[in-house]
Amino acid sequence: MLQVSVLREQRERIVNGLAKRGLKDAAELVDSAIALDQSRKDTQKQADDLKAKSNAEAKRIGELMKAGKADEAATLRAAIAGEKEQLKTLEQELSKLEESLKVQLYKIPNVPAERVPAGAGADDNVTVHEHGAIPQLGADALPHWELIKKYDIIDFDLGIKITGAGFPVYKGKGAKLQRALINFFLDEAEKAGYREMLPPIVVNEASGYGTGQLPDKEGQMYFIQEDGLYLIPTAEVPITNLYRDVIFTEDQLPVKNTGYTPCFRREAGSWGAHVRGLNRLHQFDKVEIVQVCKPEDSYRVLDEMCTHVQGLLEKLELPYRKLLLCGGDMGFNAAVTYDMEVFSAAQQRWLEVSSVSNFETYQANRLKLRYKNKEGKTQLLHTLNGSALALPRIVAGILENNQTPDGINIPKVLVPFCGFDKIS
RNA sequence: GGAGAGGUGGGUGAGUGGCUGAAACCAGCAGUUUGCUAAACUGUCGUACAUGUCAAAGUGUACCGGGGGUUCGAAUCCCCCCCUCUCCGCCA
Repeated sequence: MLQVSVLREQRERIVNGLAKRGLKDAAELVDSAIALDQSRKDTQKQADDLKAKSNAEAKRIGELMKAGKADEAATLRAAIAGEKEQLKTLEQELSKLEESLKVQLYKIPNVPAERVPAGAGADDNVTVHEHGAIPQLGADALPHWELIKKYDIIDFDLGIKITGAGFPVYKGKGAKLQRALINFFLDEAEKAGYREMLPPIVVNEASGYGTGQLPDKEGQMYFIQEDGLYLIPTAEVPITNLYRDVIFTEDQLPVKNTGYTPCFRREAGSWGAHVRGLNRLHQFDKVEIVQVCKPEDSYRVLDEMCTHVQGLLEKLELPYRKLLLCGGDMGFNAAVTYDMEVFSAAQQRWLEVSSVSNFETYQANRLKLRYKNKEGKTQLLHTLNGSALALPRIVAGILENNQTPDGINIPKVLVPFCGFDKIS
């Protein structure tokens, strides 16, 4: 969430920025938070003053008692009898205001960065880079959901049997391809200086709030009622929350982590013809990269992360394009997002395989993730993350784009990881 | 799951109702000393909100796992929850 102090000091910039998301009531949202904060401050001042007064009186009573002036103490005690009630009222009012302010702040999405174009949805995203030639397939080319049956490498029906729709079973070379991709991605990330982490894939409520999945998106996460835990929708959640309530020193930065986890998404109500096969799943595998850095470095880091992701796609010889998302298509928490999309030749569609975002201080504020700068001041850090990469659509791209009459060619870089160069 | 013990500042650890935002020690930081290192000595050393300021200093409030309660006053007493450790049970 945004800091109220920033709302107060940069109201114009924020309201104008939020307009790029197509938020119609941006000004009202911001002003109402500012107003609540002002009431909060006023009430806190009253409460603090009253507490200061009663602290002094309590101290005085103690001194009188010690001096043996019990009757004077009793007189004073009687004189301040009403204060407690008054204080209680003030404190209740204060916590109500704090709660309302928090709820209000939760409603305000991150402010799009300077470079983000205004826009309502996917049509307004800007293609900033394209790489690789679109493969020309014959008329008999199959979409991946046919190919996986033909070669018996991924089985949706078995998944339905043991779990449900959207939970495929990877078989034989299909399973091995998953493992190869995970290892390839992790090795590449490590070469780029990321430290590998293997976090839990269920998290508590506090972590959900830390990275901004909660409140609001609880419907997207699987929830384990009995223990109050959520299955992670992305490794971003556990890996970023590692640094909740942490104050770094400057020499510990930047933090560069990577991690492989399965990801779980309920995707309630988002099914249809365009999400057949591997295009959308309830459980999928992903390698994530996460960085925590100083504010002045975050845009250089964002470029670095994009370059890393693009390098992976180039090594896999997949044609892709890089999109700068417009305000209306960005996630709630992001200040900038670049999406990488692979062209899936049999579907004749671009598939999103990575999303690289700079959250600036939006997550750090909730996480209380800060560092002590050279002047000894504690200030919020910037967090960034990106998929590097999400597997299913990569698999879809590889299968579709590399199909030949006598099998599917495995990209050269993966062969050492797979142990085979063709699925036939 | 059952029984017991315990959760205090970066760490160790004192503190059972007022003089404790918190002793002492260690680590850290700054300085003195020093050919360098080490040692010694001196000082400093939590976070948040508010107030104040060009900035700061200063001042007020809150925080001793979390939440509630008792009291004029709570780290200290009471209740609930969470977590850690030990033993037993179960188990990859």
